Amino acid sequence: MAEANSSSNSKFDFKHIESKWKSFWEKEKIYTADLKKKEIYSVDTPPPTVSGAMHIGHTFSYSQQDFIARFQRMFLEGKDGSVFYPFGTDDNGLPTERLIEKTKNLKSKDMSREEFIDLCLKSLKEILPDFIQAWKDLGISCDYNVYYSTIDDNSRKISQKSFLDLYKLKEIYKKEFPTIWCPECQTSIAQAELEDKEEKSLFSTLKFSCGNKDLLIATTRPELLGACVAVFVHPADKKYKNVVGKIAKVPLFDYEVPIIADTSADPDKGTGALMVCSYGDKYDVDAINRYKLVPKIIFDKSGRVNFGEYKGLKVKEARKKILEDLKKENLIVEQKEINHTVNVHDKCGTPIEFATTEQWFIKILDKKRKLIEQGNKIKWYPEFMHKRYDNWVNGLEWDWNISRERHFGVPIPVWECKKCGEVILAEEKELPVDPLQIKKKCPKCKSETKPEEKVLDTWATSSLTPQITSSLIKDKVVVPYSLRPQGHDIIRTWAFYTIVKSYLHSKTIPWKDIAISGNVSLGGEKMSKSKGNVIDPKIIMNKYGADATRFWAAGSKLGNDLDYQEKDLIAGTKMINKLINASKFVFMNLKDYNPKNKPHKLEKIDELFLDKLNILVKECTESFKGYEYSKVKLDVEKFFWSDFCDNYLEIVKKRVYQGEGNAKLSAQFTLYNSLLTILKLIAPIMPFITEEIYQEYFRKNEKEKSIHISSWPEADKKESANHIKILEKLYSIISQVRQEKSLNKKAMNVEIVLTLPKEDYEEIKSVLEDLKNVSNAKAIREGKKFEVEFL
RNA sequence: GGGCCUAUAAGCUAGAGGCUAAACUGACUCGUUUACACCGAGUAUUCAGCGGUUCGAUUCCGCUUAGGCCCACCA
Repeated sequence: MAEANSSSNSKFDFKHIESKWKSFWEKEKIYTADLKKKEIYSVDTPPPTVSGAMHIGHTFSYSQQDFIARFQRMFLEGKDGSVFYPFGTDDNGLPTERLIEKTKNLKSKDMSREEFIDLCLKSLKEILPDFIQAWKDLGISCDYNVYYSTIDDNSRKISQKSFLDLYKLKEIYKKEFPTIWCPECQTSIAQAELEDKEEKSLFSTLKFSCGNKDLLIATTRPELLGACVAVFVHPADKKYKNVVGKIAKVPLFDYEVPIIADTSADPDKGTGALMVCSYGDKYDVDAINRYKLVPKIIFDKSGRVNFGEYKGLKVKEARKKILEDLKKENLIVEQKEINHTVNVHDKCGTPIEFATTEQWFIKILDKKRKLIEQGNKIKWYPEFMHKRYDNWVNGLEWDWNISRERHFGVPIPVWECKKCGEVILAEEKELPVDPLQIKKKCPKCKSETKPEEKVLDTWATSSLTPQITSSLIKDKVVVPYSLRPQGHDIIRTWAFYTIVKSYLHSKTIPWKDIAISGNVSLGGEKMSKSKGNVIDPKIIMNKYGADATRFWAAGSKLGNDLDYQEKDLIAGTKMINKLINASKFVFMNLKDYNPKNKPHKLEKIDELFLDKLNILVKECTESFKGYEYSKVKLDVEKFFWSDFCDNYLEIVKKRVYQGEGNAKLSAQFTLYNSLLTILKLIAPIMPFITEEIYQEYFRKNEKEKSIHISSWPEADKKESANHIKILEKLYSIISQVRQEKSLNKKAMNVEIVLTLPKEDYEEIKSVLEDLKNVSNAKAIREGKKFEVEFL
């Protein structure tokens, strides 16, 4: 390494160094947890979706969690502790389904669920090594041998067992419920699959009647007139004061519905009165639920009207026909064209409907208070993220719908008796099971059963990541884990559901701490593929290497977004270079040094310097424990550059070049130990270069085979405020001298005679020789004021 | 519409109820040869606006403005 970088200006060959240590770490199993240890720091690693490649948000957040894992690994070393840091991928959702469909050029629905899952697992095997390589390249210190996919046999088994257990605990129920439905694809879809679309629409004001008076209601969905079950007005709306509680007649269809006062009606929208239909939108679903109204379902699952003269018409055809009929009957008062956004299915662009289907739910509404309590038991980093969780829980309105009418996913492991309706659960030894593949008879009436066709919501499985990773190590680590690192966009899903599951299964919190990472933005905007403002981390890694990339990721506080700028990577490369050169210098001067030889007494300045380093160690340890890696980065960078390189190295140069005996030994001792300490402090952030330097120079004297399993520096307790004052004074005088030289356009190594005011002179008396050395002063005198005399 | 976050130098970010408000990148000036020009020293520029609390606020509180994120709505 030293050769590669000396005299010539050739760049530091990070690629060579990175690949060398990557394979070393893997071979030596540096990241494997020793589960026999007493204290295990366990990480509930977020499983990325295998959807192509790592993106910059991953680079950012995984680096940040890795700083913590690496710190804990070193911190627990020698304290009878170890770090459990598994790795998984999330492959049971739509993105994976699409990826496989695309790469294999087929449709999941053309094959059985089992076949598709098999294909998926097979394809994963092909794609995975390359995909995971990006995490290894970044130096993410997971134990990649403790691996899971959320669609593999074991995960499916655990997910299905969770379902069965909760069903037996009566926490799961089945109910007919209107869910978001795509009439085109004929499946229920998740909220996450919705897209907004601007559409032109006719906003028609229709004549309802109440008694013998007209009651005007504006709507964009006249085709739902036949599904109207109530009229809402705002309780404070004077216009409608005397119709509340009465009955309204629906135009054209001539049936009656109640008029209800509800604060959700906006007096300023349309006419202030609105019709509640089954089902126009989510609002209707909610309204009908709250008032326990009886829904009138007028569309079938293919989106066609199912009754009367409109039977068979699709939504848009029915709308047209009904508007014509309304016009004929003179029931339209006003009509205007408006632009509004409608929810469409992102796959086909069809406006969604709501269809009532049988769905499975986990009861959560009855546990809101408990779930808030669970959230309070967890430490949130940063603290304000806790509020997002509370807000979400407090705002919950529905139980958790865990069933999806998708083909691909973890099957719901039940059958239902065709005759008596009995629900037959899979047996534990059958798991993982696809009910479609097995025929069962009803144990009660011996009739035929039909398998449940739906699959579980992906969150129903990924909310079990702690249990899944536990199972991989024979449950030697169980909830609560030490840490869940994740992004803030999925607090309401992944974090929330994991808390739910841990509570339901074991009445515990899933982890003691949760650390939330921010996003990477570009020019203040969130990066996204659709905007096209995406930075590919591969390019950064190629150009600057893993350490510089990680150093960049350490630049903003946990939970804060960071605006990406390429030049911020430069700081990391400079840091690497400086570390290399400083180490080179140190070891050039340690050729005749044996670490076993301790100086019988430290020189004053060495003692002062080590005191300051001691404070740094103390601060960094606290910072890391509190997930403030960015403070560590800042503090170490500053100390290393300014204290160590610019000042201390300059101060001891003469002593190590020309000194002898104890004075020299003291300097060598200090250089060796302070450099090693600095390397250890920054090792969690820059694992490659610190390992390189450790192996190159320190390994022969130090017992641990890798810096990453060497023990974290201990700070001793001594208070040394006075020492720090002397040191700071010395720095300030050095700086003043440099300033004088600079102002007078002299070289830094020009020889001077220095005069110091009495107080200053007295204060730094103990390190006068050092000041002479570093400022190249022939003499230092005591006088009235600060003065530099050039010779 | 609701919630949350942010506003500090040209840029990206630290920070603290009073001390000289900080690091890095960039700019400018000067220097350099026994670790480093991917260097060293120096210079310039700064707390979004308005109110309040306080002896004192850039820091705490409120409002305004701007930006971001999440959620809801879109009859």
